[in-house]
Amino acid sequence: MTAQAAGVSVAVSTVIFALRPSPHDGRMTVWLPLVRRIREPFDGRWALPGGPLEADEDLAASAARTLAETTLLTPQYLEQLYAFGNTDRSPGERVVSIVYWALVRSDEADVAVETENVRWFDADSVPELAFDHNLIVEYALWRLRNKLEYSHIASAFLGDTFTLSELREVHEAVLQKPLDPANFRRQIESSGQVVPTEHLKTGGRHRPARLYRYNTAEPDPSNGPLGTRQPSAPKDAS
Amino acid sequence: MTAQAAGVSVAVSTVIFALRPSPHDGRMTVWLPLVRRIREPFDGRWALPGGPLEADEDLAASAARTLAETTLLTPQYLEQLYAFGNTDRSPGERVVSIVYWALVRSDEADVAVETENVRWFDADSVPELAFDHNLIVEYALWRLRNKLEYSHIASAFLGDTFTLSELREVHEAVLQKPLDPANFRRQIESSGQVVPTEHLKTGGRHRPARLYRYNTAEPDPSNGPLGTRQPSAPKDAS
DNA sequence: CCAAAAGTGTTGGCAGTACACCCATGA
DNA sequence: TCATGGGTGTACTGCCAACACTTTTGG
Repeated sequence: MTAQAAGVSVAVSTVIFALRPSPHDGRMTVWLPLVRRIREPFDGRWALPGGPLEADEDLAASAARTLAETTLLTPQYLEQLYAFGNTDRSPGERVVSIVYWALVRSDEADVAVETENVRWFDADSVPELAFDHNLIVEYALWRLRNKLEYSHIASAFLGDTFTLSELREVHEAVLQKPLDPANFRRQIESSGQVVPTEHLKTGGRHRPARLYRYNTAEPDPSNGPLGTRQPSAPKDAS
Repeated sequence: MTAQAAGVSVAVSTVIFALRPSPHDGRMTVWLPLVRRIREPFDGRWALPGGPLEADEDLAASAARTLAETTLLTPQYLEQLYAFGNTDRSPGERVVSIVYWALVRSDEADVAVETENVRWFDADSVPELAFDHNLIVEYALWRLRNKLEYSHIASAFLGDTFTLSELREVHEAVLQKPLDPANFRRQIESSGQVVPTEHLKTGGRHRPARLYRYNTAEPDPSNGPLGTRQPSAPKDAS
């Protein structure tokens, strides 16, 4: 007995976020890559990258794979967003989509490829997408902005070390509002999420800034018992 | 091309929470119903209620259906928890489980049926379950305790009207710690989540307590763009 | 009257905000 | 030297925990 639910197929899609300078004012904003559909339904429309789940592939691994296939990048952060499975979300077919959201480093995203069928869009002005993908993007953006305030994810947009100004720029770009540098500094420092290094960043026409690193000892309180353990790490004792 | 991912089947399971008095000290604690498996794998083990997803059934509808089948109750609250889909979570078969969690009224749960193959367990001392269901229960409990602090879900354990003491008892039972009645009152009242009624509850050997009702006007900020609206959930008649 | 829970008042600590101010560098 | 961002100090405000106190019922 296969217990295979008749007619229900499983797909995995991923909302991939990166920060890029806006073409207008040059300020950093949130962007995401979309792929153009090349068949029905919704032929020609933009959609989230993804595809059917392979039988021998974990959910997060599938998300990481399609992410790499579309952007040639590896995610700094990857987390499940939601499972969308309404009966009417795909015309003529029953598809349950397990959607992940990912963060990639902004400097890497700058050089990411764009082709005829892969393009980056400003997250706050995406076109009309295929399926229910507009709702999915909206929800992912909401989660990103929400989670930024109580988690450590901002560093996923940056490299190994960074100044507090760079970290603040990330917050400002995601939350779309300016933050007081003094208060931001104290907030981050007292949270224990970051740890100062010996090095400074020079080169600006101003006092050099201390470089910080992420505090790997400090636990991320965000996901509870599921932890932040990432793609293809299906192991968990206890 | 059917796009049917070969060998991947979809199931929906539900973690159902209710408050019941502890058999030891009589204090209210969190309980959940489990069903005994009657075939391999894990024959004889306790497991979460659930079953394969029907092709013409929305995810939340499937969760509500199995909930009704096992407890004869309708949920006051129902929300998706997570999709579990590791390749090794079910021996010999690839199953992706979309798991929901639900809250049912405590007074209804008191009279819920128990049979040979359906039994209620204290949520903090469940036995060793089938599949990865121990992890799922642990995660659902974490979400419940977490969400209680920034959402409106506590009232789902109660009837239409309730005293602030009753609401506080719910919080104390879920969070497993006593709360200051005075501060709890102000916190709840200032949140605008509840609204006082004209009626009082008499009968105790003490001053009567005002009955409150849930404020349906106030939005629940918990789920963002997805809202608390549950796809084709057979409730929410008010 | 007393016991017990309903409900109000008051205080102190702590976190977030606004903003003034000094420091170190490149040009 | 000046402009610019790095970094510190400080006062104000609002929320929350603690707890003393008053109110209203049943017995």
